[in-house]
Formats: sequence, structure tokens, C-alpha cells
Amino acid sequence: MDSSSCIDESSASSDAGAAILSPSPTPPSPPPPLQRMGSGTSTLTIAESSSESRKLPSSQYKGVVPQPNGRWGAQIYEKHQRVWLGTFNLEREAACAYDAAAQRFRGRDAATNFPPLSPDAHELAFLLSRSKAEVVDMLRKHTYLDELHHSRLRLSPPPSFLPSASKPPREHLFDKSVTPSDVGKLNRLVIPKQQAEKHFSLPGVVGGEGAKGLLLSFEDGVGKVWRFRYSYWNSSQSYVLTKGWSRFVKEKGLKAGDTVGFYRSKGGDGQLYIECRIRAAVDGGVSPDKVFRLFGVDIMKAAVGANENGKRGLEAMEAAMSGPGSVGWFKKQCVVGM
DNA sequence: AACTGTGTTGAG
DNA sequence: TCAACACAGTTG
Repeated sequence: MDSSSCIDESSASSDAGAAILSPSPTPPSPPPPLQRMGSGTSTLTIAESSSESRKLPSSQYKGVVPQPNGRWGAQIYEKHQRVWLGTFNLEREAACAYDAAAQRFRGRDAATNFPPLSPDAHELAFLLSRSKAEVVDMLRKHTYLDELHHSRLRLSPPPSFLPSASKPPREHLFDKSVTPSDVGKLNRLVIPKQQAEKHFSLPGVVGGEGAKGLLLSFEDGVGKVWRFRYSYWNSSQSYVLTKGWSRFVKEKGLKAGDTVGFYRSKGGDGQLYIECRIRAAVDGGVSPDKVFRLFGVDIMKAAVGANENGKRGLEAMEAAMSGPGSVGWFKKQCVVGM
């Protein structure tokens, strides 16, 4: 969806002429750390000064090689052969591309430049749902983030992640646009009364003393099961999901304005499902919600600071894209430059 | 003319 | 496996 990844046409050639284009071989951003064990990657912060330095600057990132024109190439090896992942304006973009490929080719335990994807990260599922060739193709074409975002918006998990055959048809029950208090410290989600009574009218919920509610299990987009206590609060005369809710909010990075959808399997089991969608873009630009909180972490500040500490996967990629010197995605999407 | 990405090599 | 280096093949 929105953009492109570290790999995005925008950041690539087109703007080259006009923009802030990261100047030649000079590292546009502060020397980032190598997240894992150093693989012997050499580091070299060339004092560009003296002219003699004809040698290209080594990258501090794994899988990244300098290009004669100041750009960066990304490559990964497999089966004694190099797999070219494309060229990028920013060293970090190339590093991100390598990370994506590494996790696709070698699994989540692969050594990466940035913190690896968490096991239940949507991005990992996305990555694993594509063939290596497809991933490489997306990276080379700079469409990786686009595709990733796109798959994220469609609530269902990536195509092949779950064999369609194993997915029983679901009935959409209702959506709830979460309010600030739904994602605040109250640890509860208010279920609109009408929806609650229509879809979750279960015995034992409203009972006067049996008002302890009951546990409901929901499966999310990546197959993870969440259990929430569902009960009725007499005080406010409202139905709520309580215990377990805050953890969901935290892990999904839910923010006010986002939407959670509830579904029920049409199969006999009546399995419940819950999906969350980040607030849709408001056209024209990119919704800050969508862009900066994809994984529940506000990457804005960090991105501006042009560093990727603490970032993983997409975050790191987007951070890379939006760092100073980057002319791609972020700049293109957001009306104003930085 | 500029740039990409392959050929190739030596180090780890 | 991996990056450094050179440069042939492409692209604009």
C-alpha cells in the first residue's frame, strides 16, 4: 500500500536530480549499528576528504555493497550463488532489503541488520506467504512495502499463509471503531450494546451475581488466539471486553480511530475472530496512524532522527525511508518534506 | 553517459 | 558465505 519500501521507485532514480538525494558516498545518516553478530563486515567511515580515496566505502551493513555511483546494492547468497536484491539510494534501505530477504530465505533466525521480526508479526507471515522469487522481485522493484501494506489492510492473512481450504467461511458480525478509552489504560473495550445483545448475548453475562462474565476466545489474523473476559457492567450499563484486552491493544498497536472487526465462523464451531485495522488513510496523504504506528511503536521520532534502534522489519524500513536524505516514500506521501 | 548487476576472486 | 573489485551489458 502506500509505499514502497526501502525499495521504492520514488527513492530511486526519479528524484535523483532534484532532491535531497543523499549525496554521494557520504553516509547520509549516523553510522548505524550492526544488529547481530558482526559478520566480519567491515566498517569504514571514510573521511571523504582526500580525493585519492577511489575505493568505494564499505557498508556497515550485512548484505550491502557500495555502487560506484554512490548508491547501494543489496545481495544475499544462497546455494553458492548471489541473489541480487536491487540497488538503493540509502544504505539503510539496502540493509532492510537484505533483512527481508534473509528472513525469507533463512527463516526468522537469520542474522539481520535490524532487529528481526517478532514471530507473530504480520510482516513475517507476509514474507513467508510469498516465494523467494516473489520477495526478491518486490525488493528489486521497490514494491515490497507497497505489497506489505496492502496485505495488511486487507484484514485476512496473506493468501497462502492459511490454505484457503482450511479457512471456514466467516460471518461478519460488526466493527467497532475504538475510542481513546478503548485503547487507554482502562483495559476494556466497550461493545456497543446493540451489537453485544445481538451477537454476544450469552447466558451468564448479565446475571446479577453471575456478573463475572465469561471468557470468549477470538482468533486474530495470524491465527493467534486471544481470550477476553466479556461482561456487563451495571454501573455503566455497558457490555465490555476486559481481561486480556489491554494486551491485545498493546500487541496490535491499536490506537484510537482504528477499527476492530468481529467475525464468527459459519462452521458449526462458531469460532470467533477478531481483526484490527489501522485507521485508513485520509486520502491525499498518508494517515499518520498508518504510517507511524504500524507495529505499535511510534517510529516518527526515531525516523526523523534517522536511526533504527529498536526497530524491526517494516519499522526499520520505513524509518530508513523517512530519514533525512531519503527522498522516497515518506517525502512523497507526506505533503511536506522535512 | 550513467548505471546495474554479473563475473570473479580471495578472505573468513 | 561474503564482500571487494572490475567491467560487460543495459538503460535512458
